Amino acid sequence: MSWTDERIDQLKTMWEKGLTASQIAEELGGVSRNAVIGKAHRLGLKSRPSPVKAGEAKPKAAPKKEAAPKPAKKAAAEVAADEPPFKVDAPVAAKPVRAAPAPAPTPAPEPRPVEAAPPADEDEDDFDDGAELAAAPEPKPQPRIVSVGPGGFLRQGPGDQQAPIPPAPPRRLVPARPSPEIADKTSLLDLTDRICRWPMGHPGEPDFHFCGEAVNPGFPYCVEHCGRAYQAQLPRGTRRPPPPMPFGGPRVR
DNA sequence: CCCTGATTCGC
DNA sequence: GCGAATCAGG
Repeated sequence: MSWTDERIDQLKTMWEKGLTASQIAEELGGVSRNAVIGKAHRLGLKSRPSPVKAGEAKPKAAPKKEAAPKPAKKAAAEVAADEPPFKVDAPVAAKPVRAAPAPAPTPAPEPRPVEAAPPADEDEDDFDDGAELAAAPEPKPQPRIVSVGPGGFLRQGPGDQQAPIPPAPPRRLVPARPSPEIADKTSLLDLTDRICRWPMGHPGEPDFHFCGEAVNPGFPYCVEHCGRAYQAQLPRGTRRPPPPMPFGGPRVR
C-alpha cells in the first residue's frame, strides 16, 4: 500500500482525533502500526498525549540503542545531534475528556426585558446553573441545546452543567459526509431490510458504501450479490459450472 | 505479557 | 520516503 493523498488525509484526521496508531492502521488497512506512526511523524503530526507517558518526565524517549543483540549492522557514524528540533508545546492538557475547563462563573446575564436574547457568543458557552436567580421571572425548565460546533449540538438539562467536551473546535471542518463521492451512495445509515447491503469498497475508505439495490426477496442482498454470497451445494463429483449463478437461493435438496 | 508512541536506520 | 525492529514505559 502506498500513501495516497486520500490515505494521508485519513491518517491526519484520525491521528488528530486521538485514535491510536493501531486503530488507524487497522482502519486504513495494508499498513502496520509502525507505518502509521512513522508516517505521522514524517508528516509532522507528532506528539500526541500517549497513554504511556503520563506526566512526561523524560524528554528523551529512545536514547541510543547500541547493543550486542545487533547482528552486524550499523556503521553508525553518529550524528552530531545539534539540538532537539522541537520543543514547541510545553503544556499538555490534551486529555480528550475530563478537564472541566471551569469557565468563569458567568453571572447569570440579565434577563432581557423582551425577546430572548440570542446567545450570539460563539466562542463561549455560558451555562447557568438554574439554581440561583430567585427573582428571575423566567425559569428555564427546558433542556438547553448547546452548540458544540457546526452541526453539533448537545441537549443540556438544567441540572446538567457538564460542559460539552469539545469546546467548538475552531479548526477547519470537513463535511459530514466523508467525501462528496458517496453523497448519493448508500451509507450504513441508509440500510433497510429491502435494500442490498453488499459492501462496496472497504470500511474506512472514503468511498465505502453499500450496494443499495433492491434485495432479492428473502435475502439481504440483491439478486446479483446473492449470486456472490451464496454458492450452490453441488452433488459430489459434479464439476462446478463456472459462474452462472442467477439468484441466491441454493435450493439444493 | 498486553498495549502505547518514539526512534533508529537499512532499504 | 517507507516501515520493521527496537526501545521505553503504563
